[in-house]
Amino acid sequence: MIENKQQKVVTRFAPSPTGFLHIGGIRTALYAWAYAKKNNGTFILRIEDTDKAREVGGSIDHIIESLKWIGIDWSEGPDISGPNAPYKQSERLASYQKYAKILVEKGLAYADPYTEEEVESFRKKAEEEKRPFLYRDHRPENPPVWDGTKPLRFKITDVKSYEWVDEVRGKLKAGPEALDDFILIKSDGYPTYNFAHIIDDLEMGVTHIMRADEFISSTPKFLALYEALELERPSFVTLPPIMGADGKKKLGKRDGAKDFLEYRNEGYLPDAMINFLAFIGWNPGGEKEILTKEEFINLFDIKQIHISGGGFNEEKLDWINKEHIKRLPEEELEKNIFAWLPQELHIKKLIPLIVERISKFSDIKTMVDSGELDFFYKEPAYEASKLIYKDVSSQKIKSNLEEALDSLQMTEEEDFTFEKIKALLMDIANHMDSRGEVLHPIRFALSGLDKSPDPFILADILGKKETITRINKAISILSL
RNA sequence: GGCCUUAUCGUCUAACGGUUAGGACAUCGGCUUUUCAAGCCGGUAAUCCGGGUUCGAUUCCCGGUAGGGUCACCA
Repeated sequence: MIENKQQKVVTRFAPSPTGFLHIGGIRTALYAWAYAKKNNGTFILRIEDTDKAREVGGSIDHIIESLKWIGIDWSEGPDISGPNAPYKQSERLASYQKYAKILVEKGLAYADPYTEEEVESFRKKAEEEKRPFLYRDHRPENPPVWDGTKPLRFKITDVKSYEWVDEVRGKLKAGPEALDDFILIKSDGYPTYNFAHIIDDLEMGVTHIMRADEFISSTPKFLALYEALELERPSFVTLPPIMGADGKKKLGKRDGAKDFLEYRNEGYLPDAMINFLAFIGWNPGGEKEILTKEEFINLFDIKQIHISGGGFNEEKLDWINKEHIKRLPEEELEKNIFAWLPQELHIKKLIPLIVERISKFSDIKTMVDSGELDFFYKEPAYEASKLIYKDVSSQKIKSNLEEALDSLQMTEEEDFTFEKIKALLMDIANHMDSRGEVLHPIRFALSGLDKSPDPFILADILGKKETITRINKAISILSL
């Protein structure tokens, strides 16, 4: 038989339902997904729920929601089933039993007779002696028959060093200390990760295991298991760790990693998140930094995955997001703006303003920024010092505002338009030492914001009455 | 402590033995403008240290230092 067809790529993302996903998990999912997509392969979502004590209710839905939001899709998973169902490990116990029995029959697995306390005391002792803990140092000579009430351990028969090739890191090795009689099936009947993932990946035909680097040191155990079961091993693709904000420790939930869905709530675009995450741990080499989802998939290559850990800064994320917002087609932009804007702001005049402001000026970094325009229907609270422009005296600012006010007041309601307002105010401003000493206090009096649209458009949208009210308020504040 | 592993501007990175060590974010300066912002242009800024190998090392090797991972009936 001629094997002329390359094996179809199958990748998976296999989170455990212990809470929300943070960017570390999403990044892993993203790479596995992108690799499958790029190779017209299969991407599977599998839930590793073998630790019932740590399980957090609602996690699975939350995980699915997170993945769907960023735009990662799967063709097999717990929510849609598939040819290798079920996709929750807690429902695949029969498979683990089957392979466990094979190992028992081969004499490569045995029941652990110790109590948890006894094992714990072995561990303590090893720790005190500054030695790595190895259960096999205490391996029982005549273990009892495995009846399912005791943990089942894998028996390492050949204690040796291992060498293997990682698609990212190249040649890796580990000493015999990395090899131990680890638990295959816990006393509650559920398998451990170490055992379960190997069986599942086998049965699901996974070709590339993509995961973060914390699994490097347990890889020899996996290799020993592949050998014991006479399995062909899949490709290992080790992803670099993502460091926390301090750039030192690996990012984790304990130290501030936030729920990935928070980014959605903060107004980031899913494609911007893909772009951002793509570059944490991978780089295509060019100078292009803004990528669409399709460009990312196209460019993605295991060879360019980094080996050293990367950090991230949210300032850069803001910039990436801004660039993605700028590139949004106008109708998409409007749709997004509508979704983010409070009901009160669905004013005819305002939407085009924001669209223009985004496309022309782009000071809006997230869609939430565009929603922070509630001053249009709610009078802002401002402080006198913010009304001051540079070192101009508050007396002067006050008189400038009064002059502007007079001029605006004389304008007829129907003439109160952008062009007219601009002409009036610029006329006043041009007679001053600096235009800012007129324009700045007006802009601030109308918006109460350090950054805002220009004063003319603000006045236009607010209307004559509200504009007059707000300028009066500013003047009265300056009088105090 | 054992084992594994990593190391380029403040931050994220490019470089597959020969470059004035490139880019982005941030920062600083200038320009533009209708105040702020945004935009445009420009500047400052890096190969952890010590040995080798080589005509030549950011790049290859060894040691040191510093960081990360792991040593669970967690994944």
